[in-house]
Amino acid sequence: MTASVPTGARSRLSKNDRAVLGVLKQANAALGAYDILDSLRPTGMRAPLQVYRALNRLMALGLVHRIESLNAFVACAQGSDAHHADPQLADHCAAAFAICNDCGHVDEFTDPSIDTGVRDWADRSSFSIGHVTLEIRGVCADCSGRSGGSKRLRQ
Amino acid sequence: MTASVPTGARSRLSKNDRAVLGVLKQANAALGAYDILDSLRPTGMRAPLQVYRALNRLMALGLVHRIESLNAFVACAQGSDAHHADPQLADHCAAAFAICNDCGHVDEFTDPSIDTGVRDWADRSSFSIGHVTLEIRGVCADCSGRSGGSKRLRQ
DNA sequence: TGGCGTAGCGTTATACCATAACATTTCTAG
DNA sequence: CTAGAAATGTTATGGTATAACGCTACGCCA
Repeated sequence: MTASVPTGARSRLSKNDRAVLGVLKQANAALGAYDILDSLRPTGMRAPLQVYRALNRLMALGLVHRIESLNAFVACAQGSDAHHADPQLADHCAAAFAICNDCGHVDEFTDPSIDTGVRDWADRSSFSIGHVTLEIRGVCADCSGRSGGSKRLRQ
Repeated sequence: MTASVPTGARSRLSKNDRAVLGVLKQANAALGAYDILDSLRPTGMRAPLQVYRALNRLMALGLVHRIESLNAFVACAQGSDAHHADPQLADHCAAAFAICNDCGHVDEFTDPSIDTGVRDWADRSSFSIGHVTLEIRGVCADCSGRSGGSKRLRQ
């Protein structure tokens, strides 16, 4: 089945993984698992579980992030560059997200001063950090000027 | 029906609001909407919607926070003191949460340096902040020493 | 005091999000 | 070539949240 990488290890991404990641990259927005499923039905994807399994693997690799406040998923903005070549580094992709309530655009970013603030708080509180979720809902610069976007997310 | 406040305005919290808030305060933990419903069934609460409506009102008042990463709700740690006497202030309760994966305890806190970091990023990016979700998953100080808690949340 | 408007209530039905359990297939290492 | 591990495919089910409807309770004000 056209194995893409004939190395010793199994191709790092499975067929379904590549399909799901492809949809998320093209979407350029946060998609629900069932949106992804619908996108892939024409290509043979049938059940939610196939999508969720792929998403879980992709998240473990840091190639996809879950947006908790939307119950949705986005492709990591850092792409599949060297940062992700080493699966060990996956967790270190501690990104934050700014989500526009008007147009639905999701902007992934990292901010050293926020990171420092969080780590300092954790140190002072003897809290051992596993994963940090930071999601800012609001209106993006593009939409601030206009009357309003088309998507209108739940606030 | 023992209206608590005979002022001109309708009692600020409805019957269901008070019931739901009471359960959350006693629980001292994050509860799902259906957990709350089960707690209140003996007193006549029947349907999820009654709980969700109360939760929405309580969140609008800042008396309850939603924990996105748990799909659950907690009573605001600041209690119902002067801070909440003025509904206008509700939104300003921009709390962060540290959630222990072992014991399930939810610690609500605010941190000026994190707040500053977030506001600075938003200013630089011309992003107009509506609501900030900051949830830190990990292991709390109490559980770090022990072998492990009993609740074991999904990571 | 009586009726109007608003907010809350209660119910049914339904949509959306996520996983359990099992049999089967595919890939890779030895 | 074959055993083991990982991924797949399918059915069923559980958990979370809201739509749409009619009704009720209360405060306001004429």
